[in-house]
Amino acid sequence: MVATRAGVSAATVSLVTSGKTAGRVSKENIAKVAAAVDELGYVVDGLGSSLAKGRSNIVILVAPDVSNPFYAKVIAGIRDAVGDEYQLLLSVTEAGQTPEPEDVKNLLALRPAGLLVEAPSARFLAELRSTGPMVLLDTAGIESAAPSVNFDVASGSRMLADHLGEQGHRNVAYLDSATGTETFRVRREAFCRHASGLGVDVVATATSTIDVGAAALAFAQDWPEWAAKGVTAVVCATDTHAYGVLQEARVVGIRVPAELAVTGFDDLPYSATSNPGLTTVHLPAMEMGRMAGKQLRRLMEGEEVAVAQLTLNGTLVVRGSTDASARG
Amino acid sequence: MVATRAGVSAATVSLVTSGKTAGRVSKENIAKVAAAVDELGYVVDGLGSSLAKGRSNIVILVAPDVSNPFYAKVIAGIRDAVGDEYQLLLSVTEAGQTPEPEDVKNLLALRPAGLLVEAPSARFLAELRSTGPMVLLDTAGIESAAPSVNFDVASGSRMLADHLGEQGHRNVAYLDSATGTETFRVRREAFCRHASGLGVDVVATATSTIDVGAAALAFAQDWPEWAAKGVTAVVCATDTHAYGVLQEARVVGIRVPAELAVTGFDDLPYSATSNPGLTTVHLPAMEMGRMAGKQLRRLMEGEEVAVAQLTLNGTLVVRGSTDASARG
DNA sequence: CTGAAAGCGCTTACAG
DNA sequence: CTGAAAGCGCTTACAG
Repeated sequence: MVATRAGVSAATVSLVTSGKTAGRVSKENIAKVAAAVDELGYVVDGLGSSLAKGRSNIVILVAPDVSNPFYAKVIAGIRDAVGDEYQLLLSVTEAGQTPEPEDVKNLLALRPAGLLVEAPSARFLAELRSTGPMVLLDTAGIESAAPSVNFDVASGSRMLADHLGEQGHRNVAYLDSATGTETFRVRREAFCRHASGLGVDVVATATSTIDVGAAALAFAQDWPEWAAKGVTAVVCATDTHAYGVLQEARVVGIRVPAELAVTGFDDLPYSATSNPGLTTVHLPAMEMGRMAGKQLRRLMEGEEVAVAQLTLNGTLVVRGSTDASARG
Repeated sequence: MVATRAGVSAATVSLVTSGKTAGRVSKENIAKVAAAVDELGYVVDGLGSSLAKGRSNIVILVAPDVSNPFYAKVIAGIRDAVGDEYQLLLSVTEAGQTPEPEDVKNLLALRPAGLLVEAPSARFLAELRSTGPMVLLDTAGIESAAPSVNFDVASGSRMLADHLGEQGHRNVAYLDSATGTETFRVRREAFCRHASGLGVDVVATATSTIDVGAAALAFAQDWPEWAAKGVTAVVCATDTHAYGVLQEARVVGIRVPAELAVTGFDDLPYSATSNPGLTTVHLPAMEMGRMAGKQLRRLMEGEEVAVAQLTLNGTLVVRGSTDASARG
């Protein structure tokens, strides 16, 4: 330990660097150590420190697909809540994949102070022998004993169905996400069930990956059939899908919302400024990150969480893409 | 060490788990250890292991803004090249911020096997006392002794200028990025210099953050003035800016490319499917990640890199947004 | 208030 | 081929 030379003692340095000097180290020594640390540009070695303490100060977020503006907000919320005594690091799985147990096994060897897992698969939860503080995000439709923070996407879907029903739609199409994530299954099923109770029928379904181009293509292929079935609205699993529909509609000359209403889900930034603006379910991403971070923090500090399963509600944001007054 | 009990020895286990059994451990013992490891679900503790070896097996990528489809590709390339004996982890700075020395200081305490830094600031490079393998990505305009992989964005800008000149444009506007990243300065300056040599003048400039809505707004505000100056093309610092222009043009009823040509930079996935398709400079993101990963790998294995400064060329992709045949 | 000592979980020469 | 031993850089009771 380099700083030892410059100062006086050995263990004392540790006390100083970890800020545990309260009534244990003289002012003189604190000053000496501080000076030495400065001169030598010393930084506590995380490895040795962590090994001695039994765990590191890193918090790992395992996320499926960071290249989504949605996650950027979640991450911002997490960082906010976790604080800087922990080091937040991301482990990104292959694009579109949900995290698998193998991915986490190696991560666990790092002895993280805490683990945050976004959109885990059912298999993941079954196999993972959790070792330490962990909170799950976005586990829609999967039950688990681990603390989690979720969106109530089902209620969002119902609000969408209500809105469409009020606007007079009777036959709608559903453009689903091709990734098998649970949240999308829940979104669709909740919508279909609630809608049918209102006399709004989902008469056709298509799927595409979460990509504007792919969604546009899927819509282009199915639109003739949908039109023949009297479809007047397309409900999309995500805003991204909706952008594809909006784009293709413009190309083909379908007027939105006059001929066709379009809805999204997520409320990405672009949805407020697109033309027309997109009616969608706003999901409080940053808030989700913040809550997950808070829960984890509590766990890392050895406390219990008051409520293990947290649910955040979405809100319906009505914009131009479903404006009934524009309809013939 | 738990596995000891189940097997026979202590150090032997280490030999087995690290695969250094070549002529050093009997087959019987290898089998015994393997069995014990299986039964106990043992995983080598990364902390102890790293401390003993002097460094960890984690590779940290410090990136400014992961919520950009562009980075997803870079990351995929890196993962590809770095291989799975290393653990790739991301450290994300606040949105739009370039990495600062403080961010990395804490990261360094983790004793990473290697460090990848995307779009570092000049201050960053000046202050960082590099401790170990490191390669820089996207350092456009900044000189540094550290190995780096860059795009030759200047040549991309020149190709754009050539293209616009050939199409007969004489007065163009430039929509720049508000973030002060070097690459944007280089893009703009290279464009302006080369264009003026061709008789193409940049008669107006605006800036906005890298956001479709913000870009649309900036364009909306300045368009009347630009139109008055006879602007027939808008050159955007990124594809995202161009999307904003495309969107606003549609709202206001400006025909692209008939009345106004629009160009981007980066070639994000959406640019191929937008309407009209966006003329832009394709930057090989995945390739950049792959090269950076390879360079770092060499460094981590104690070898020298053959060439320290690597540069990748962009290519001009001409699409509908600059189709001169549509002009009056 | 302070230092000597043990120990965190591994790996790596080093004898046998 | 195999085990005992030292050591990686820290932290934390424990005597003084």
